[in-house]
Amino acid sequence: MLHVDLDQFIAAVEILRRPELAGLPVIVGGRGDPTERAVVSTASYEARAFGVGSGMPLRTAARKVPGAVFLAVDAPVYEAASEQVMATLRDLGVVVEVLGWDEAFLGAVTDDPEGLARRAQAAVLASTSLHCSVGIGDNKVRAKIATGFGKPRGVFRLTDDNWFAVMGDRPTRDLWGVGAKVSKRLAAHGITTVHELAAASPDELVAEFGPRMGQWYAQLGRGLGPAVVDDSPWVARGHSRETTYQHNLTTPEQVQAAVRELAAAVFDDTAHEGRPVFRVTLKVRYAPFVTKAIGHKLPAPTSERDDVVAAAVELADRIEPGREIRLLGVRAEMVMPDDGDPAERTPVRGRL
DNA sequence: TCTGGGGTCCTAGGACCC
DNA sequence: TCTGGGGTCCTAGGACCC
Repeated sequence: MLHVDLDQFIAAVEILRRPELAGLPVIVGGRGDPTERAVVSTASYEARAFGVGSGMPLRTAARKVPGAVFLAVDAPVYEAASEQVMATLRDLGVVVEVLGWDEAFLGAVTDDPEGLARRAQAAVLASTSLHCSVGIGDNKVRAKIATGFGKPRGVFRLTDDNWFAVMGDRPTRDLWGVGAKVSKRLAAHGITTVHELAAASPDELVAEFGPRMGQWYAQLGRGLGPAVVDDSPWVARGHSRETTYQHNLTTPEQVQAAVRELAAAVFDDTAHEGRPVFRVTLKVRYAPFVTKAIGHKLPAPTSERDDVVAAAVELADRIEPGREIRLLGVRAEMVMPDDGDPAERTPVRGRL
């Protein structure tokens, strides 16, 4: 099993169409204006050397890298580049499971995984001029983590043979799926390293994190995880649109108009797939940064724009009056293609 | 350092039903 | 007379990932 991850993908795509930026600290985020409320999507390696990373406010990034080049996010261009990469990987004759714009698992039977990895890198470079790193593993967890050791432009193998030698003394935070909160909760149980997580009692983990997550973390410590590469096409469960306003919203009229606009955009995204909406959720971030979500299951799934907008507006009635609003978001969940009563199933475009 | 946008999945608690 | 035990659905919140 291989995990392919493009190196500094978004920045690399931008540099391809502006070759004069090669070698410079390039930071892509928001509308490319470091005075706005926005964060870094991707920074080039030159910018990362100054301590800039994904998720950092653009304002902060600008302070760290005085001469940085700031660029706006241009999603359609990255999507196109991504599709070319994925098509190239599929041409290798392997099973490809796409994970996002810049990542995929490859499933293959071979006695030379490093050779396959190098072929994948060469093919992607030849067809897109983009570099990638490849992790080799005996399951998804190990392949995914291995890629990090291969960056940039390298290949690394992580299996049952070297799992503890490579990962044993590392913090649990280095595991895929363990973030800041979970690593802190683990630490409260005296578990700080991968070795310690592997030795922890599954019962204790289940008591702390619940039946599924507890079991999952117990497996994770030992480097165990799923080993099936699934190439069936992605079907989104929902779509959402959210906006952080450059200036907080203060009046009910502003909020109404904003919710209508977001709901209409979300409806368009769902209509594009031809699947009815069965649930609408409104996300509200009050100033300074307190986030609430209010959701509502519709009386029946709908394909009418007015129903979706009305549901969102109705939820907006429950916004606490008098509080400044920093962000609004609307999410719509769609009926899955095989959901529900077959007699009531609506035809789905593109599905026979 | 004043903290995006688009997703997924899991958990917990209350309502409701038998 | 002081209070069952499941099961399912729904909502809110949390955590994580790219």
